[in-house]
Amino acid sequence: MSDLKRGLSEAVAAAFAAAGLPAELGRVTPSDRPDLADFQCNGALPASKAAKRNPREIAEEVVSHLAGDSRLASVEIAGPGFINLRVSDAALSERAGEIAADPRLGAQPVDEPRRVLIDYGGPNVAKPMHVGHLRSSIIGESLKRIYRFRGDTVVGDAHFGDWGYQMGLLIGAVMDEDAEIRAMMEDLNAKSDITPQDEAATFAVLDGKITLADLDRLYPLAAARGKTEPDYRDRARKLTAELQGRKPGYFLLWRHFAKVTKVALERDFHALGVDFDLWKGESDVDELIEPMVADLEAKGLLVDDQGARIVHVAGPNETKKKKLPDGTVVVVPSPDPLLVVSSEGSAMYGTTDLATILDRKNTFDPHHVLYAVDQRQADHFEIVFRAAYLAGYAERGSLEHVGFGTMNGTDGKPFKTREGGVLKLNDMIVMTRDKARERLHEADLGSELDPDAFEDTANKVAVAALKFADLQNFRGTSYVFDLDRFSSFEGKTGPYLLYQAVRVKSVLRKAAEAGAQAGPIIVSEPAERDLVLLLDAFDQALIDAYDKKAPNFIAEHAYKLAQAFSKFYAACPILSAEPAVKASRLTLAQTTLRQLEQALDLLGIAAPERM
RNA sequence: GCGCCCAUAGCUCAACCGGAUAGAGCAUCCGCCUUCUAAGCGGACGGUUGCAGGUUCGAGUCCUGCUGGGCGCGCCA
Repeated sequence: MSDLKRGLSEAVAAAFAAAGLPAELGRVTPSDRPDLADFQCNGALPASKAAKRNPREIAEEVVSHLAGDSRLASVEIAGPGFINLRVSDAALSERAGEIAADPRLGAQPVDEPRRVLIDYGGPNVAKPMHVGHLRSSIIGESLKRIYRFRGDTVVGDAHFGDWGYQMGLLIGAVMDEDAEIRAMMEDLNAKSDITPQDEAATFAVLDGKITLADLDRLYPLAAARGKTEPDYRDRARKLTAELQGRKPGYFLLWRHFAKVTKVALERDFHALGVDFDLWKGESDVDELIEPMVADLEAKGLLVDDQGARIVHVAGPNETKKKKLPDGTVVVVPSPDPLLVVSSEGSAMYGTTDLATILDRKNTFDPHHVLYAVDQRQADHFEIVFRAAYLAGYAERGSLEHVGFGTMNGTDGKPFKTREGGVLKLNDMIVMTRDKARERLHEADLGSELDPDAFEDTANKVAVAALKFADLQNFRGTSYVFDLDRFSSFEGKTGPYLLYQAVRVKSVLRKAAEAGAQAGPIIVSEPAERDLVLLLDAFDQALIDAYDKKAPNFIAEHAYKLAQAFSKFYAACPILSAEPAVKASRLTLAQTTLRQLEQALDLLGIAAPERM
């Protein structure tokens, strides 16, 4: 069972072949001119170039081989040689019936399922998530759902940033501020063995003293001092090294940092409907780094450079010009090498990324790894991926950076609060939820709901507003995030989609109350035709989203489907129609709702029952 | 300095290996609630796709140059 586009493509491809032309020219696409056709094939134009024949002549010959296809109500040649196909109502009715009966709503699974790992979210210890984490989270979550729906085995990994220099900074800052903790650390660090009692006692003290808010307050100050004060920086580096050497006190303190952070992170992720299969942190690959460095060395990839150890990733002819501080210009390899071991002997950002690739190969052995990370890190990933391929830690081409643009404020610059600070993700969620409640009240929706149900609806409206505003844009482009605009809840928005879904549910409830039975879909009205054509287009939207790692194709499909339903709803009464028509329209409404909710689910959006 | 990305309607964004008349939403204007939720539906208005060349039967899409904007460029992550 395939969609009309695919089915017709096969027929037209056969017609091209029968005319002695390449079958791949028979590709059929939805028509650009709905007034003229449902589908079109442009293959006669490129064919005319190769065959040096008049395109209309070719089109006529191809069309002659299509005669007798019962799916086609009309086949016409237009313009320079477009083949316009109009599908019969009977064929649309049949296809609608297939979709209605299909648990997958007309979408085909991939031919060969693969193991895919998606790295997204990227939260850090001690730092509450801010708006910058929003895109990674919701794009990654959507991709995970899209890939899984198409049949791949998918693992989503939050890739917790928990193991770098910032940990040393924090350990130092916390001890500076609290003498009791400092004393406790000194005491614990001196011990050779930490008992469960030590652990419990330590955490009991830390739980009462250090919250995420404390860490969030201390970290920026410590980071700033680390930049300007060499002594402060050196101590933080030493503390980092001691933590990584598992010094008992610091290790417990670090576990506390991770714990309080994770609680807050999970609250934010949960509010957004984002969840992970894995919460692997950078710390989890720490023990892999030493053997990995040895392996890189053994493979002859590691070279000394200015006291550090690097891997060259550029090919022989890949160079760029570089201006040195003294003004001279030299030719250097491009891309830059990967810095594996710093001159002070510690692992760097790229080192843990490389070790993570190795870890994933050893555990999950993915065919494909997607990194849903800001586009600005493109160069970094290019370098890490090349190093991984060189070292044999991943199949060439299996690692892919799915980059996205920044979310900007209305001034076109990266989103900031009115005070100029970075907006915390949780604050944004709360703001959006407040706005959703306000709008529901204004529109007098949900007034009959009990408080819990109302709150649930408000939350769903908020999540839909936030996610759809993001996912309707192609991920690569930066977009302007304007709370007032997306919270106006009119037009092409998440709440519009929920509203349409709720309207269908409402009709279906009324139909059930009246005892109306659903029956076979019989397409006749234009609005019904358009709706079925859209239901049929679901698979293509899914394929596009999958191939391009771009959820906006699903968002676009969901919007068009909701719009087509709304037109159908306005033009075709359901409950008051005569029995056979009512039965048909009920099935059509049910099927639309199922596909709409499926599409929304792929975006990570859930619709309430009522609003 | 080198490199990457972007430029489409007043605003925010789309656009299927290069194809017909470049599409939505917002804003503005005009219609439609005694009938299934009007957060809706119908219609109007709105474009030299930054500029200049090139390739092509055909370019928003590919190539070159330019202008304007964003970002990145080993010892943070």
